[in-house]
Amino acid sequence: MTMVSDRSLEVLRVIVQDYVASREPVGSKSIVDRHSFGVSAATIRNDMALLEEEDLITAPHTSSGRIPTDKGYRMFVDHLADLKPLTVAQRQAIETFLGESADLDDVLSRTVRLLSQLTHQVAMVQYPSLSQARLRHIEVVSLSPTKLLSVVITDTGHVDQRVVDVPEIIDVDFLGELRAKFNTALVGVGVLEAAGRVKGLVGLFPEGRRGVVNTIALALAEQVAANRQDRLVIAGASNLVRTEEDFHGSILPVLEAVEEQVVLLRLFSELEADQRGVSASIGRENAPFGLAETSILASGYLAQGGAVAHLGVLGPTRMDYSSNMAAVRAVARYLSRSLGDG
Amino acid sequence: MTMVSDRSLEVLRVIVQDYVASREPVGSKSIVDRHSFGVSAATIRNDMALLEEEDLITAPHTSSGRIPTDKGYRMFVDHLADLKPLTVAQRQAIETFLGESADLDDVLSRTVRLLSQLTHQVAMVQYPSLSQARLRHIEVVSLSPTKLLSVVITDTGHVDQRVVDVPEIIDVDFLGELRAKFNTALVGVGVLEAAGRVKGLVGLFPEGRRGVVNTIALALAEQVAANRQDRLVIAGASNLVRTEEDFHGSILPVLEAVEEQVVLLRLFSELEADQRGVSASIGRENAPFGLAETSILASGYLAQGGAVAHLGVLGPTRMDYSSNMAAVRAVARYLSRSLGDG
DNA sequence: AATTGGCACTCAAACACAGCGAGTGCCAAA
DNA sequence: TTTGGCACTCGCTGTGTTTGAGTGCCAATT
Repeated sequence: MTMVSDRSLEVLRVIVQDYVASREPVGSKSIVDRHSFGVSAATIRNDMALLEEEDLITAPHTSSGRIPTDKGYRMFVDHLADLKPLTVAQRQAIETFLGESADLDDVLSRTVRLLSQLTHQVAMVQYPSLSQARLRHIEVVSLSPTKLLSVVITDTGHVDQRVVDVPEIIDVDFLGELRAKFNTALVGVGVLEAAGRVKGLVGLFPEGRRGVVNTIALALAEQVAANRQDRLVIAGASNLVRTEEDFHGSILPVLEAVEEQVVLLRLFSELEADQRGVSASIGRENAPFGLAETSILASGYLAQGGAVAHLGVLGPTRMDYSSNMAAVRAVARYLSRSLGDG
Repeated sequence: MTMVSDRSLEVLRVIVQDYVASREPVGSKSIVDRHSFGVSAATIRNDMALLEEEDLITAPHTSSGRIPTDKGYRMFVDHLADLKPLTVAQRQAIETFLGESADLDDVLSRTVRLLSQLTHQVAMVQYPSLSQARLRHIEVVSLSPTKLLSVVITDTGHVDQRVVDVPEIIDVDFLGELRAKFNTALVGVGVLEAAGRVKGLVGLFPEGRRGVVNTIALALAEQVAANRQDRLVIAGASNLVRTEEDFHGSILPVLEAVEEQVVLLRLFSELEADQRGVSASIGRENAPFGLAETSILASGYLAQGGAVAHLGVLGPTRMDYSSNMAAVRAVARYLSRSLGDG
């Protein structure tokens, strides 16, 4: 087994770069043309033979240029790529998009659109975790004589609403009592803890009302426990169509997975960010998720209450890792700054 | 100009049906084979010549079978198609999906997924209009000393939340006063009216506090005015990929329009339901929206407070109108029943 | 007037085949 | 270790050729 020389790695770098830029297998000739290695094409060919032996590049057909393998992309991302700093225009776009504050839904939906525009890939932003959140306020409002709207607000800025059908008519005074007792008992309590306590509160109410209260408590418990973290906001699915040729088969399964969200959430949960704060999962590394031809770049961000969640992009293995990782990192940082309580 | 005979129209019907089923231009031979018209292929050819003269069908190439024109589809939808009743399995699916009540977001997202599964098309559900809604409750909660969360609840079950940064520290008592005065003045008022009144309320507060109150009032006014109706929930975009061959060019502009939502909202607003409760906009009728190769089937539904909104599906012009219109109508009815206050 | 069998004609799709050229692998010389 | 030279490979492209489903038209039939 031969050691892969420094120049060979440089060759790998330009192969990745050129192939990503042109979508065409890159040959020794075009390398010496476009880059100044100071050596001949034959020498480059020798290096390429080495790289092929190490399974870092491969030839689609016997006599054609080379393209990176998944392993080659991995090497590129881990050792060869430095994150391309964003352009001024891009920084401005970020400032503009995230500048005006608004409610959480709005911020996340702006963010995800921004990220998809910056990267030209499918962008995803995960809702901040509720598990570490504490209850800030509980509101119960009457919609009609037998319909209530219960609203739960957490200190992460999350609002969860739900309509509850109750079997008997509820008067305003009783609603006030309900609200007061629930709030007294639960405000400031962590959501997981609170979900457990809710049912115990039924005993605080007069015997005759327990049926109704129980209905409400059940709904409330469910609502408090409902972990919003298992939701993603997604934008830029049309970018998948734009990069269709990069998918050997069809983009159908990929689009389905994106719409399904479940797979992406699992992927997010398993990613570990590197020292640059961005993690990459490349090509066949995603095979267990049925996404063997796609790469995912992700980063974590901090929301209110110290809640941590993920955000990232998904696209074909043949993508511009340098730029996209930079964009993901920048957007994650801006989002943390705009949402966090620091 | 010759009158189009009854049999000719029958021929048009089977051409639409067979072409939708097989995606292949249908010829006179295959018609007499698959359907019992009791006449020869030559006779069918004569009928087809008539239909072609009326621009109801066309031949993709000089010597091939015929496919319906947009006008042909229109004729089919208006005069030839009877809505295929849903299968038992489909009815069960609807019951199951929409059975359990939950909050509005949840119901709409279930509905749109259901609709896309029933039709194998892109499904869209519009949020109920807020313009006719009245304010039910206003909540202002402190997130941190200088951050407030304001929550607006309407009688349509809508909850709008927003984070407001305030320039000075707000104490609990003042927050209570704020909440009380706003609620007294605005509960029960229509949202449009309320948005206008908010600013007038600043005068109710002591001179020194007006700066802060103004900040909050501004945010609140914006929030109340924010018409949620201009939002759609969408599902089944992957179905576009599945029907890719039906789009002459690429599905890219279609997917982009779907993601953009704006175009779809305009389309929804211009559709007029026929006596069956479902409206159809076919092929080139959508050209002004850049959707000349797609058809949209839509229906209205009733939400709480008499708010009316739309829901529907979008797909290639070559779609199964009978089944899809039936599905759209059924889902709209179920949704009305499950959301309405009847 | 409507229907029918017959027949020549059309044209897209499928197939076969040849020539081109970018790119490789290998080797002997520098 | 590098380099120029050279034979070789193979996907791509362009060019006929063939095939067959389907039409349009017409004269004969009901």
